Amino acid sequence: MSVESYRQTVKDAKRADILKSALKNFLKYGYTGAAMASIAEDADVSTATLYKNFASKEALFTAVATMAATTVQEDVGELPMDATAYDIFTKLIWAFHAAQQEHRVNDLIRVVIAEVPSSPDLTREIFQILVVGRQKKTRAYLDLMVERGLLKPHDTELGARFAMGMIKELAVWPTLFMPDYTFPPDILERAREVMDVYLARYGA
Amino acid sequence: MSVESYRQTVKDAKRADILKSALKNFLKYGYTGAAMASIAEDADVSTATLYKNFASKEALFTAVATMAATTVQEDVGELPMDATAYDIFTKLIWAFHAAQQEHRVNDLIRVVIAEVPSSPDLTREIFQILVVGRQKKTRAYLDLMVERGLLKPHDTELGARFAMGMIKELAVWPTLFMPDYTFPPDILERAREVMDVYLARYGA
Amino acid sequence: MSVESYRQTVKDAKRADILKSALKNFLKYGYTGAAMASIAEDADVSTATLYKNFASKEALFTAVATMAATTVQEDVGELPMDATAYDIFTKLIWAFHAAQQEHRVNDLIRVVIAEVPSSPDLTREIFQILVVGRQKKTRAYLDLMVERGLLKPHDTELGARFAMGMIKELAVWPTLFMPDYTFPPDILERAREVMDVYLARYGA
Amino acid sequence: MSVESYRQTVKDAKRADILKSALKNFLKYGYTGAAMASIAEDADVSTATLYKNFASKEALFTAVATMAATTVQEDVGELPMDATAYDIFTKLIWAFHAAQQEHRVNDLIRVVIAEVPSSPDLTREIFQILVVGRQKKTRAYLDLMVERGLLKPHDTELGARFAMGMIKELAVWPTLFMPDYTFPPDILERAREVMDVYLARYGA
DNA sequence: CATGAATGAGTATTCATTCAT
DNA sequence: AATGAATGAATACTCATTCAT
Repeated sequence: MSVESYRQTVKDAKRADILKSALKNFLKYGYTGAAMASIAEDADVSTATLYKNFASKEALFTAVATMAATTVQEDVGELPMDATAYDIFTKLIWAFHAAQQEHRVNDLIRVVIAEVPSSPDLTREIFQILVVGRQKKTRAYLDLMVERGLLKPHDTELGARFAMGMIKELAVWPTLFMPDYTFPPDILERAREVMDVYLARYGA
Repeated sequence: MSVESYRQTVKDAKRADILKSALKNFLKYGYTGAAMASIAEDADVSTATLYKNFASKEALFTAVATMAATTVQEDVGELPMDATAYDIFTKLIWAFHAAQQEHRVNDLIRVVIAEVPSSPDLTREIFQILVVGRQKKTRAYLDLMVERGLLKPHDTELGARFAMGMIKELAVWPTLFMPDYTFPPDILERAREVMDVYLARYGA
Repeated sequence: MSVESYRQTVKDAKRADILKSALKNFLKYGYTGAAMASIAEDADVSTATLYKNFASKEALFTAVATMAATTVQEDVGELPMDATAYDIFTKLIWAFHAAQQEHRVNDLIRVVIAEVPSSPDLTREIFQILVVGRQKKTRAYLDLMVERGLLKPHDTELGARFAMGMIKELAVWPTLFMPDYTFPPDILERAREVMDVYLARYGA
Repeated sequence: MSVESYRQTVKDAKRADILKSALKNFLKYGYTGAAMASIAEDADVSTATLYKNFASKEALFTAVATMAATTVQEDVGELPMDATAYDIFTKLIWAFHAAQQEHRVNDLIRVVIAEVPSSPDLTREIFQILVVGRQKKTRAYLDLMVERGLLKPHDTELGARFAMGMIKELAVWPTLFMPDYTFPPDILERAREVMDVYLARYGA
């Protein structure tokens, strides 16, 4: 029993190493660019062992992508509700943005998008986790703000998408094309303008 | 003269065939996945002829993307300026969107994004053509509207990005993950809401 | 242990096969003309295996040249120092010359020279191994002879080049142009004359 | 008649242009490296015309090499005979060397040598023109010097080869491997040492 | 007669995957 | 159970040569 469980532990650890190494490689080089040999080497296993754990490159990628998408939780944390709409909005927006930066969600999105033609089901799933999930979270905050009278009643689902759309345009879209894109110095001002746009229409 | 013009005609036709075949292949298999040999075969030319026309795979891809982007731009055509802001906005938005759908620009964008890790320069260039170019055009319309008193003076560059950002959220982002994504029946209403948001802030 | 050593043995043998096949192909077709596929086939390995052993064609060629040069060096062996200058000189010259003939170094030199316009760095390296290395060895012998009083003190570096130059004129230069060149019957006499020339100037 | 002769003239001029362009390309890129298309372009003719004039790349190279070897005449000029052996020798050596430098004989030699395995007859011929011819010329001078009592009677054929061998070692051999090789500042001193070596043995 | 376009056969190199040990 | 070595099939790209106009 003990020997078995030890073996299991080792095996699990190896699997985790492989997944980690695979994520790193996929992010860095893209799906096609990442070489199985490199992934194996980075995980300190032989290619044979790699293939014992994951039947093919595609299987490995699926495992990596779902794991990563699930792991990447926006640690937006709790937001205080005793402030003005401005304050709340700012925090909301920047929390999302920070999470995105920190966890390299854009890089992952890029790789996943790339695989759309070959694995539509996978990407649909990732889309749910990564995009729709975040929308729901944003909407919940908007609803709360409506409840508190900070925003007037409106279609918060659509509103959440508009807000996210504008933010993505500033903070996600360019990085999707240029991984080393650095934000212009006036990014904060521009983000504030997003709120003004939003509040002009939906502010209480 | 006759010989020359004949040759030119044949050459142009061949070039068009190649571009068409290349677009098809890139969309189907992605940049890396598409083989120059397949592209050549589909266009009924030898690989050598392919290379006479386009110096490299990258050049070919750039040409394909440029062509697509240019076609999109052209299709938008001229917009009448004798209407209300609402009307103009609607046309602007839908013109871009329709062109985008028709020419499968989103699919192409996907392919471009996929290549970011391996060819940053290429994607940067395409980004300029496909994204920045469109932004400029939108901005020009907004400027015109400001001039005509339909919008109040504001930062139209940022405004153009906000408008595009919201539209992208509705019409581009989902198709990026799900190529067979079909618009919900209320998409038009939602697009109209985009205008309301915009006009609430920037309307005259 | 057994497994490892077995693998090592097999690997070494394969490497030797590849080098042999590569030498053969390079000599027969020249650097550019020799195809990696042919080299692999002649060595009974796949091209992939070939590339596992040698990172590139250039690396393979360098290895071949180094091997040939090294073998030549080794073959010269140790020379007795208890004889007259004449004797020593004769041995020195003929040892080099014989080794050169046996290992087809001249043919290899031809191949190297042919690649000068396209890969100057490669040829520069080979020049170091094949020409400069041999010069140094010759010079070391001359120094020893000076030490033993068989030659009077002089610039042995230049001396080595003079001696080699004269020998090359007789034994290398013609074979460079005519691979099937056979030495005239009086070649030995002529080589002896080289020594006389040398000793007339530098003899003790 | 006039029309015909005009045509002939044009044709001859074209042929000359091609040969010139071919020489340039062969020298710069080597035999394999020189592309027929480039040669044609440099000569301002179409590839088809190129092939009308020379049946194949090999035929073109043969024509180029023989022409070049013949053209490259060492314009040693006439040497005064009223000087010391030293003076004469210096002039002789440097005249050859200068011609070599000026006409890029080394570059040609390199290309020709490269083709030895594929066209032994051609290279044998070139060897006669380029190497043996020069030897004979040198020997003639040595004979003259013997006649004038500047050198003691000896085998001047062998002597010429020795002298040339030492000079080649200094001035030809390195440039054969390194086309951008520049002579060390003490090259003249070293060349003078060649004479000392020669005169130590053969001086009157 | 001259041309520009076209090509088939070839090049070095890479990589996901398998297998003998 | 784990490995290092092996590979077949594929890829972008080139070039001497030919042919329709």
